[in-house]
Formats: sequence, structure tokens, C-alpha cells
Amino acid sequence: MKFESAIAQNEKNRMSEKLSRAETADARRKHIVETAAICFIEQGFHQTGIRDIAKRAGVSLGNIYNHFGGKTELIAEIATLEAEDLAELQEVLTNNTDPLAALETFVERYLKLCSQPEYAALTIEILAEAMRNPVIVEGFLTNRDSLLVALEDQIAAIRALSGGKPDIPDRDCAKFTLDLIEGLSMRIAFSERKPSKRELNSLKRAVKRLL
Amino acid sequence: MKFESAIAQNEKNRMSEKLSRAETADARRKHIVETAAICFIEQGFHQTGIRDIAKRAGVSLGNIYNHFGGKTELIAEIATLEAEDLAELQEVLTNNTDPLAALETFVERYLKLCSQPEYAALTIEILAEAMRNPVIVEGFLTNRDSLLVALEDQIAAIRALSGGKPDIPDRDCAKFTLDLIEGLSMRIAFSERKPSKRELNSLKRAVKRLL
DNA sequence: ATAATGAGCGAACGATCGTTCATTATATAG
DNA sequence: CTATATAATGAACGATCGTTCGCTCATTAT
Repeated sequence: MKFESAIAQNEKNRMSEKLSRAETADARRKHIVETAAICFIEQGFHQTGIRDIAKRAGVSLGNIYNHFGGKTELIAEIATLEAEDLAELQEVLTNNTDPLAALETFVERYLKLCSQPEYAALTIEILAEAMRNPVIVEGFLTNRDSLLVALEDQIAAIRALSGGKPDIPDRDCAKFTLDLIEGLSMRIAFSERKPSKRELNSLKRAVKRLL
Repeated sequence: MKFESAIAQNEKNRMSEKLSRAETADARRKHIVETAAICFIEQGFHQTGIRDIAKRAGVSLGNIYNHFGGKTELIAEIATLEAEDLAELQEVLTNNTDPLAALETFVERYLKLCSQPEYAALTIEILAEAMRNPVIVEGFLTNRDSLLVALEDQIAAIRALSGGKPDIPDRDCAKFTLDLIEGLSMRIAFSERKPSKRELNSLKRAVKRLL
């Protein structure tokens, strides 16, 4: 979740011109979501009060309800935004001059993303909420499924090159690959450290063995 | 978490004799923890009030504080109890007439345990709390580390038999094995279904490839 | 028999929760 | 400039939170 806007800062932002109403509203909205995410990471979803978010965002309490329907809408939006980070990773898998190399790059990138402690913390909060709120599940799984399909295709491409007869279906293989990366990520995130060279090498080898 | 007591029901329980004070206190304590676990599974940790637990356990509000220091002590105790379930699984790994078969049995058993929706739900709640409470982390990781060592030894034994030269350290291999099982478990638990034959076969194959 | 212990109880406390709403300020449209 | 729409505000609401407290009473120890 990077919340990069930078979208169309042309039209109205020339020479520090005043922003239009719609623009400031959008900016506020974004700022509130960002702040909420920070709060949820630091304190957890249920330990964070709307007042915490309002105070930290420099916004009045009531105004949050002008932009969002309520607290759960905030975590739902954050879940969607976090899932969108995965879209970027898919691009790594579409560059197919060397499928195996692309897979390795993907492993590195996805590990780097997931093992950020803030990312892991947010994921757990979202997961815990998703357990009891189908709406959050949907936003969370949509982009993930998309990533899974891309990974599955990539694995199929690699397997097609090597010509062997794999006894694990492409789809399962893709899921297992994500499992390995995410499992290692959690351990790294929980111990607040960076992945060691050994761990990264072991991971890459493990992924290759699944092919 | 099965909370089996059956400990020393001899001394005083002969012929439906009255229970001693210490015994009833222990039973209450146990009953409260069990009930708390059910509540946490159904509603989540922070959505559950002490009153919910008290009401459901058929116990007064204040009495809970006679048995427990507070709410976090409850989740901490539950975390420890859940971790103790893993101790049973270790036994599977100590029967070493056929190391590879034992590993397969372990995979099946651990998958069956983790993929119970209640187990998964509780795990996520504990994980979310552990993120901000080191005490919970400790109770959670102690038994898990023990399991990991047992699995590592098992893998070493299997590898010693086959005689190959594995390029993934035993320890990493053990971690990855748990990752694969737990990842699949989460998917199963989230979709509220049982693992298919295909999934289980894929898992076993994946685990073997790591060896 | 009497004293000490601690399980059991529920009212009460202060704090905080998510949300609503009447009100004010401000940007846009006519 | 005036009218309108909406962003922004914070007091207020009712509910619920975790915890404490004084108390009763059955069991255990002396």
C-alpha cells in the first residue's frame, strides 16, 4: 500500500493554485485511509478508535463519517488497497523472455513485500476481520486470485519448456509457491529482521523443486 | 485444545462423592477457559466481553477475576493450550520403524488439525494478539519450536536413509513443510470445506520433493 | 466451636466506544 | 452577490468496555 497519487496534479496544481473541491475531498479521503492504516498497524483494528484516526489525521471526528460509512468501511478499503499491491507483481510474471528467471524475480519481490512487518501486521488484522466479514474477504481475494492465475500460467510455461511430466497440478503448484513465500515472510516479519541469504536460497530451491 | 482433565478423579470422586474445594476451582477455571475460547472463536477476542464469557459459562462477572488476572491472561492461556495440541503430533514423529511413512502420517494429522475452522480462527486471533504482546508469542512458539526440531530430526533420518545430498538445510526443509501444510489449511478453513483427495496428494508430493 | 480462606456474586466506576446531528464555514453555481 | 451544496466541526448519546469493590457464604484449618 503506497497510496501514490501523483495523478493529474497538472490541471489545477499549476503554480500552487488552489485545489478544486472534489480534489481536496479526494485528498482528504486518501489521507484518512492512510492514517487509519497506520493506526491499525500500530494498535490493531479494534484497539484503534475513530478518534485516534481523526486526531492523527488532523481531521474532526464527525468529518470521517462524511467520507466513510463507518469503521468497517475503512478496513475494507484498506484491504482492497493492500490487495492492489499484488497487481504490480503480476507484471513481473508477464515479461517472458526467461520464464524461470521471471519466477525467481517474482519470488524475491513478493517475499520483500510480504516480509515488511507493517505489511504482515496489516494482513493479520485484515485476515482476522475477514473471518467474520464476507465483504472484506472479497476485496482481499479478488486480486489474489488474479495473481494466482498469473503464477499458474508462469509455471505452466516453465514446465512446457523443460518438458517433464509434473505430478502436481499447475494450480496447486502455484498455491504452494505462495504458501512458501508467505510462510517465510511471516517468520521474518515476526522476528523483525531481514531474510538471510541462506533463507532466500533455500526458498528459491524449494520453489524450483515444486516445478 | 481438548482440555482433557481425567486427572486423579480417584481420591475424592468415588461414588459421586463431593469434590474438594481445589478440584471444583480447577474445574471452574478450566470451564472458563474453554468457554472463553468458544467466544473468541465465534466473535473474536476484542469483540468478546468478559460479560459474554461469564454469562455463557454460567459464572458471575466478578468471579472470573478470582481465577484470572484479566482478559489477556485468558487469551495467553488459550494460546498455550492450543500449542500443547502440537505435543501430541510429535509422538507421530518418534515412531521410527518407517520414517517416511511417519512423515506422511504427520502431514495428514497436522493438516487435519489446522484445517478445522475453529482452530484456524483461534490461531488468527492469537496471532493478531501476539503481534503486540510478547507473552503470548512465547507460549505460542515454545511448543511450535519443539515440533519443528522433531520434524527436522525426522527429515534428517529420512535423508540419511536415501543417502542423497540435499541442498536445502534440514531446518529450512522442516519449516517449509509446516508452511505448506498451514497454507493449505488456511485455504481449507476459509472456504469451510474438507481437503480433497487431490489436494492431499499434491501436498504429500510437494513435501516429498523438499526432502 | 471458631477463625481463616477464598470462591462466588453483581452493583458500580470511569473510560471509551461508534455513531449521530445541529451547526458553522466555505467553495461553487446561477 | 445570493443561493445552494457540501466539507468540516465537536458536543452529545446510549451502549459497552475491563476492572474494582464490598459483600455473602461454604469449605477448610485450628
